[in-house]
Amino acid sequence: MRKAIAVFNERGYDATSMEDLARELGVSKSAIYHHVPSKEHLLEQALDEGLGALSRLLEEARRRDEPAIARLRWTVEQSVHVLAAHLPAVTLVLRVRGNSPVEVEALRRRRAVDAELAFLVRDAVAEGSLRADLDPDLVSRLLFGMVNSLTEWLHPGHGSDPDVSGIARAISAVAFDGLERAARS
Amino acid sequence: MRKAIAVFNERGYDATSMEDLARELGVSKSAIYHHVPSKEHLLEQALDEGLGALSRLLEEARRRDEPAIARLRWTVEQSVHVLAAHLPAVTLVLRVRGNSPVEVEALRRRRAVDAELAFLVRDAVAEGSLRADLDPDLVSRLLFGMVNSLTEWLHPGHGSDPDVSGIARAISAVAFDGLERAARS
DNA sequence: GTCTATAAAGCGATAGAC
DNA sequence: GTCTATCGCTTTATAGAC
Repeated sequence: MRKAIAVFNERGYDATSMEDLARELGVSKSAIYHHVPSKEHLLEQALDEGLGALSRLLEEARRRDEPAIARLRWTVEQSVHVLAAHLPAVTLVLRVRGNSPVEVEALRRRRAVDAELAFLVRDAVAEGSLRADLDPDLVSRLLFGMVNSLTEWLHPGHGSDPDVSGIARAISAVAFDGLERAARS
Repeated sequence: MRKAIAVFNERGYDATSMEDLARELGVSKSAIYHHVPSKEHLLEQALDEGLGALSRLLEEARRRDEPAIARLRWTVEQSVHVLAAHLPAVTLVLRVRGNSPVEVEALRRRRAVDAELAFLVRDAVAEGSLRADLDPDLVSRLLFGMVNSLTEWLHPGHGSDPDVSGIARAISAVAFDGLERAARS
């Protein structure tokens, strides 16, 4: 299962054949089908892990009793930790684009996650904590576009383990305080 | 050609068969092969358009005679315009992950682009225009991860044309000035 | 639980008529 | 310049021996 997600991410789900996967695992194709009913089932399980992790994060964010700006900051930073902890699965989630039933359902769940993130931003603007001269939906897309980009370049095991907390702090710093050299809190 | 890139982006290059493309164009499979030597050739041309546009942008950025911070700001905002102008092609560039010769070469060229963007950030930090407490390479990945994210949600023709200049300004505002409500220039 | 062998369908690409 | 028909190969998945 772990190997499957890894190979799907390396070469793409459609470009990976069960024979490729079997070779990678050092067994024959048929051996895989004894444990797994289909290739699509592997994809479904992987997507479920990634989407489940994201959903649980947002559920916890919703339950936090604090100002919207604090909830947003917390969610942004925790998103980085969730992405890092479930990197292969979430990477697959962000790359799904097909139109099989499994993929369509995954896209639906992902859109729901994105909608909740947009609400967090909207609330923070309404509260007066964020600059109001920018469209909240656009800000949400940019903010979590930045977070999601780490599936493109975060490669654990590549030498020493990456400093996930450092990345979370950097994203928070860039997004909320900006890059310009100036007096900040 | 235009239709091919669009369909590749919708369903993925590997998941799109020449028969799919033929159906979309309202002709038979063979008719396509009269104009195009192979499926991979379509991909190559599309990737070339996207990568060419990005390379030209960076070449122009390199020639600009101004402080590094201004060059970086200019490049970030112009990137948005280049992405919007060549959206299908650049989207395909950002999604390439296979290991055919065409795709490997595209990945090489993309890495070169990313390296140049990182240099722009590094120069701005060295110049003292950007906060120095963050790793320049990380900042570069976040900054252009935010820019590139617009291939995920910018869909022209979806009602009215999107306000590309507004998006460019918003990205610049978020990245350089930050989201916090405070006194800004 | 893993193997070899194979079925059934789909793939990229070609042949040759019109 | 487009068509029908088909080649050669790969795909997902199964059958049946061990």
